[in-house]
This record gives sequence, structure tokens and C-alpha cells, in this order.
Amino acid sequence: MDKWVLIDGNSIIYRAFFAMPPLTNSSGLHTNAVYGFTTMLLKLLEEEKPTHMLVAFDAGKTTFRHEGYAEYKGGREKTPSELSEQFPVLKELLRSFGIAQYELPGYEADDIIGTLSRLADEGGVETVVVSGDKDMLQLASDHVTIALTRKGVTDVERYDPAGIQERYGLTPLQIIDLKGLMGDTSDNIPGIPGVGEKTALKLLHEFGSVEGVLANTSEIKGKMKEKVEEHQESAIMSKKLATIYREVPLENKADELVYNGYDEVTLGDMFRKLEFKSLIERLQLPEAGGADANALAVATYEVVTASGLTADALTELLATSESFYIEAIGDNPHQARFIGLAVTSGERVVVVTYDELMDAKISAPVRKWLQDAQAPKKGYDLHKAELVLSWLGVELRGTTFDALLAAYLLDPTESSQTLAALIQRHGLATIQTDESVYGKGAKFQVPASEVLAGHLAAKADAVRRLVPMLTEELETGHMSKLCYELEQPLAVVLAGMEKQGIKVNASVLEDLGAELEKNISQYMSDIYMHAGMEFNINSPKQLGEVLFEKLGLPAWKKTKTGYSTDAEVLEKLEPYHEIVKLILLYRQLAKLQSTYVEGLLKEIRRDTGKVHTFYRQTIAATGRLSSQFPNLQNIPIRLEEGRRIRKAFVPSEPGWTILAADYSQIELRVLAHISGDEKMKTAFIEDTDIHTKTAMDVFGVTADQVDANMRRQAKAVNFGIVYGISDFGLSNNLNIARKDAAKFIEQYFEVFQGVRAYMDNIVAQARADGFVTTLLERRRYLPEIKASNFNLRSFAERTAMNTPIQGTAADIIKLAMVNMDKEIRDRGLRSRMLLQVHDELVFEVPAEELELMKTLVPEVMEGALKLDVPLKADVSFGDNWYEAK
DNA sequence: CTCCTCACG
DNA sequence: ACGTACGTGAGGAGT
Repeated sequence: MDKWVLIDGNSIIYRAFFAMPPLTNSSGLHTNAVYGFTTMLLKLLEEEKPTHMLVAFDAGKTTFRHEGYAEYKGGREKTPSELSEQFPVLKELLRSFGIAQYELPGYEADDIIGTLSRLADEGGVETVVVSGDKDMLQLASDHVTIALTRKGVTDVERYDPAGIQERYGLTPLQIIDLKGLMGDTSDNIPGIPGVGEKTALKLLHEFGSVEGVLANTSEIKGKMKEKVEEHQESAIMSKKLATIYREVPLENKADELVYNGYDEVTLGDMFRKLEFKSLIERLQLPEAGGADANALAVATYEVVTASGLTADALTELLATSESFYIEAIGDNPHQARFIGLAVTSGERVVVVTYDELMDAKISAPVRKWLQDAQAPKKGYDLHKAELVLSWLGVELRGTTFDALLAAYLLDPTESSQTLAALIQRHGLATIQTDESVYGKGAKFQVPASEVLAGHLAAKADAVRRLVPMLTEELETGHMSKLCYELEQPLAVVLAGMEKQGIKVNASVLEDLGAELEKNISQYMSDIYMHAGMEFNINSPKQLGEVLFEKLGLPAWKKTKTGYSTDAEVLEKLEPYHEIVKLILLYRQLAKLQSTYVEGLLKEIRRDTGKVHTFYRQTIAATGRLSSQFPNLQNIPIRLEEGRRIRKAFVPSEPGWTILAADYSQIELRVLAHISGDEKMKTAFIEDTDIHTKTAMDVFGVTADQVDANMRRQAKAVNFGIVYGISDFGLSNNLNIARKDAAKFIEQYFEVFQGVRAYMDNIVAQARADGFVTTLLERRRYLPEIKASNFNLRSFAERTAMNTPIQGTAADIIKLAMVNMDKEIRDRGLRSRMLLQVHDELVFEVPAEELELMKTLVPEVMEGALKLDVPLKADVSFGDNWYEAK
């Protein structure tokens, strides 16, 4: 006979946290909630002898309940960090127990348990639901009993339908009505004010349900009648919120709940880490560590400080160390605050604080080690580390492995690549959260030196343990070369570009800003005049009210929160009212003013007159870079007004020139190569205008018959192809009927049959492998390609088509950057590479190198990777970025 | 902190 | 039938 035990993880861990006195292990990790939870688990295992077991967790911040009622669970106290740091520990503990755990974005633990208990009930399986939440009583049935915590953690009271009848005089489903009437302060569910348990029960005993009560208000007396009538809607909504959703998509999850008992060695290691000595004894778990002992063992290293060692001892320790970690707080590496670093040999970790690093006497051996190209170093986020150190006058050299880059390559879509997340994914001993060590926001402070040293040492040690695991995973995924020969060298090149920065002429921006200011205020007063009132044009909400309510313009597109007022909508509205054009113009200028003039001015360094962007190498799922603080990859160019911003980007040395080179049609060339489509390859080999050529073939005309409109449409089709085309997307873009768009696409595929075959194949391949790759074996997983949900699946299919193209283009320009950097160094050039904008590189060049760079840059870019079609790069130059066109 | 809007490739 | 083009970052409003 099967026996299921379903545990509401969030509810029980909260219960345990508040029921148990504070408890920490020797490394400062809070363990009281995990301890309480463990005792609960042991009791359940002993008493219930379950065949299946599951701990369900809430996932994400919002659920479907927030859609109807945004204030759901509002007003809750934030989870204390002493508790939140125990969540990952609990999850690790459950793995050690061999107990299944589950969470699903958008649903709460209740809903998961509700669904599984329904399945169990339908199958006639005896089931116990464990929670601290009375709501769960609604799940009780002939086969499902509810164990509610009473006091402490292990003291529970069991309810079956008869027990609920006895206690409340209600059926399980009436529990929902009970809450609908009385509400629940902890979830911020209102119910009917003034109705508590007593009144609610009285009402339910008389009328049966919320609906029954509302239908019979005439029979209620006095003040209560008013209250009920006044809060009818609240009662109905509250009932809805209290209803556990029992149809969560849990396809065949039941099989995964099987519980086969725990492995004594694994559990023993976990308990040792948590220092649950009494439990080890109680369960008589084995002493020695198992196979995973290394991964799970408590700190086996000794922590020393730089000032506690002689220079010789320090040098000797560093000579046998490779793994290190640099702590700097702040997202912008150019301004991040260096806190300290830790270097580990395995047995010993030396910690160097900011003050110690700044003390030349103490830090000389450390500085020497960091700058020694011959001393191999493995770390985490070395790109940031290199920048932080370089602003402190230390040049980081000799880096051989970056755990962050490796993790990114292994799964670029993983939402968190923090060291803590890597540690957790690899089953290593959990370390304290940064928040618990430093606090956050205004409360940030560097803790006492021993605490800080312990934390940094734990991180360096985590890096040391991660390196061999990541190295092997890279090898398995055929990405070692990509990592060591492309991404890691690129990180060094990027750091150099960022540190160098690009000069921005503030007075150019200020003049432009003054001009914009004049025009913006003119537009503002014109808009107010047409509207007949003043309002905040920047507020989509207020603007929507003015346009669609006051002026009565037709609204056809909505956003989640109201009317859409985006450019697409406004362009359609232009004929209806003069104000619309003015708003569009206002928006255009306001964007330039706030984001580009004011935004950029704020980023200029007083001392150098330069801006220093930071390229993020581990963000984009396709392998592209992204740029931050400021973003220099979205400086206006399409419209002349905005393009003028580029006049502010100038060389940093007198007499020098800005030189820009961009790849021509790189994505379509990549597509021609990987699809092998003969027609497309020929077009590029003969260097014809690809959009004109596409128009000729799709419309079946000669070159001189292709008019501007045909070329425009062909260009849109080509873009669509790269994005993973759909008739809907193309019709939207070209503003044509969907049928016509479908016809275009069909005609395109008739002509470019190799492209059609590629699109079909890559989707099939993604479905078979679960991932797609670029030419350099960069990988992106697409689990949703098998989703039954049409939208999710379609999105994954388009991604499967697009990622190899966009990603290979990214690979190519990255290769070009590494090669170009080497050329500049090998040839001893003074020219500097400054920016990358996906298919463009920007340099500043002294006069005497201009002629050379005009040929060298395109040569290197075109030669970055050998394809079946030529790569082409166009060069331009001028006194500023605007002129380099 | 999320949403909307808009800048780029 | 479903309802989208692929990839980013930043500013302002309103919660």
C-alpha cells in the first residue's frame, strides 16, 4: 500500500524558524529552522513510513492570485535574512535525505500540494498533508488527512473530514467560505471587516456558503447586515483567493515522489556540515565522509591574514596557490569598492584586506603575485577583478581560468551565475550570503576582520573546488577551446578598452542640451494648449487619459495596465489630431535629452573627460556582449537629430582620428554559410546587394525592375528570416495582411531552399539535442522546444533558428577583437580599440597610423573566421564618431 | 521594484 | 485556435 506525505515547505520552515531558539554552526550559518524541519522529517518518516514524499515550495514573487488582487500577501514583513539564508540549506538537506522537492513559478506550495492530493485521492492513495496553514483543511477527504502544526514543529494535530466537522461543524470545502468571510491578515486577504471566526461560523451554519450568506442578507440583523452588504465583493474575492488551485500542470510528477530512504553516508556528511551532532548520534550515522566528503566537508583549511605572515612566508604560500577571489562591492567595476581578496593553496587561505593591500610593506608579495604573468591564477569574474585592481594600480596578469565565464558558457541562460548559485548547483558546502555578511543598502558595512576573512576564504575555497568540476564540464561540452582561447583572452581585451575609455566632449552635449531644452518646452506648451490642460506627458497613464478620454481618440491597443501610447499607436493616430505629432516629436527630443545628453554627461569622469563603459560578457543568451554604465551600444544613429549625439565622441589625443569599421550583412553571411544555400552563397561571393537580390528572386524581376518599396519588403523578409520568421511578425512589421506575409515567406523559401532546409533541420536538431550551437560550439539550451504550450514552443523554435546566426556573428567579432588587440601589440601601434557595437569596432588612431589602420582593421575583421562566403568590413573615419560614417 | 517606452544591432 | 518577430540597457512614472 502506498502512502504519500506532502509537506508545505515554506509553511513548515517558517514555523520551525520561529519555534526554535537561534542556532548557528561554527562558520556562522544559521541552522535553527533547518534543524526544526529535520526533526519534523524524522518524525514523519518514523510515524508514517511513506512510500512517496514531497516538499513543495512557493516560487517567485507573484502568482496567478496577484493577477486578480495585486495586494495579495502585501504588507508582509520581509523574511529575515537569518531565515532566508536557510532556504538553500534546507534544499540541500532534502537532497541528502533523498526527498523530492518541487516548486513552480506562478504557483504556491498549496497549489502543488492541492493538485497532488487530488491525484492521490482519485487514486485512493492514503495521504498526509503537513502544513501550519489552516487553509489546507479544504483538501481533507476520505483518503487525505491534514496534519497541522500546533505548537513547536513536531506537535501536530490531524484532521480528517470528521475531525473538521467536529471542530468547526463544516465540510472541508466550507473552510474556503470560512476564510472568505473572516479573511486572513497574514495573506492580506480582507474578508468582511468585523467578521471573525465566531460570526463566520454562525453565518455558515445558517447559510452554508459565502454565496448563501450574500443571498440572504435580509435575514441578518443590525450592524452585521450592513457590513456584509457593504463588503459583498470583498467576500467573493477573498473566497477566490483562499481557494487552493488543484489543477497545476504536474505531468507524471507522481513517479518522482518515490522515497527510498536516505543514504547514511550522504546524510551524515550533511549533518556534520550543519553540526547536528545529536542527530548523527540518534540515527547512528557513519563517521567517515563518503565519496562526496570533499564536496560537503566543513572547512578544512586554515585562514591567515597577510599581516600575520612574514614576506617570505607569504611569498612561499602564494607560490603554491592558484585559486583566489576578489571581493568588490558595487555593480560598476570602475567605481566598485575593493573589500579584500583571498588566495588559497588548499590547506591555507591568506586574506588580504583593502588596508593591507594599500600597505606596500605588507602587500608587496601579493602585488607581485597578482602581476606575475607566470603565476597561474584561477578565479571568479576576473574581468571585474582586473578592472577593480587596475584602478588601484595593480595589473592583474597570468589568469588561466575564470569560473564565471565557464559557467556562462555551460549555460548562458541560467538566471543566476553568482558564486553562491554555482556552489549550490555543484553541491558544494553552502557559504553565507553576502547580504548576511555585509547587510545591504544603507546598512552595508564591512564586518569584523575575522568574519570578513572567513567569508572571503570560503569564497576562494569554493573557487578552488569549482575549477576542476567546471573544467571537466567544459570539456564534455566541447567548449574548452571557446573558453580558453576566446572568452578568457577577450575579457582581458575588454578590460583594456574599458579602462582606456572614450573621450566625450561635454560642451558639445551641453550645447545640444540647450537646444533640445528650447524645443522641448515649445512642444510642451503646444501640447498643453491642444489638450486644454497641463499634465505630465511622460506619464503614459496621464497621456492615455488625455488622448483617449479627454480628446476621444480611438484606442485600439492596450497594455496590462491601461492604454498603450507607444510610437506605433501614435503614428496611427496622427491623422486624428494635431497633438499626436507634437507628442511624437516631444518624445523623441525628451529621450535624447534625458538618456543621452543628461545621462551621458553624468558618466563623464571629471579627471579624464572620458566615459568608461563596462561590457558584460555573461549576460546575453546568444553570446553577444552588452554594455552598461553607460550603455554605449545604443547611441542614436537612425535619425539625424539623435545622430548628432555622436559628435560628442572624440579622440582623446590632439590630432588623432576616430576610425570605425563595421561588418556588412554579417548575420546573413553567416546564414549563407551555415545553411549552405547556394543562391545566397553566390549572392555574397559575387558581392551583390543582398536585399535587391532577394527582391529580384522573390518577385521574379530583373535588377532594374526592383523599386525602393520592393527592396524594403525584401529587406524586412531577410530580417525576419534571421529572427526566426513568422507570418504574423512579418505582417506586423510591413503593415500588410498576414496572408500576404505568408505568401512572401513561401516565395522566399521556394527560392532559398537551402535556408528552408536549415530552418527545418535546426528546429529538429534542437528538439533532439535540447540545445543549439554556434560555429564555435557556443551552446544554448532550449528546453521549451518540447513544451505543449504553443507560445512557449514557438518562441523556442524561433530562438533555435536565430541563436546560431546571432551567436556565430558574435563569435566572429569577438575573434576579430582578440586578433586586433594582438596585432596592435605585436606591431607596437599606438592606436587603441575603444568600443564594440555588435557588428562594429571603434578605434582612436594617431595620424601616422591612419593609413595602416584603414587596411589592417578590415583585414583582421574579414579574416577572423573562414566561411564559405567572404566576410566584408567597411571602414570610415573622422574627427568624431558622427563623422566616421 | 515593475511597467512602459525607446535607443541600438 | 493560440498571438510573436531576435538580442540588449536606461529613464521616468507610479506603486
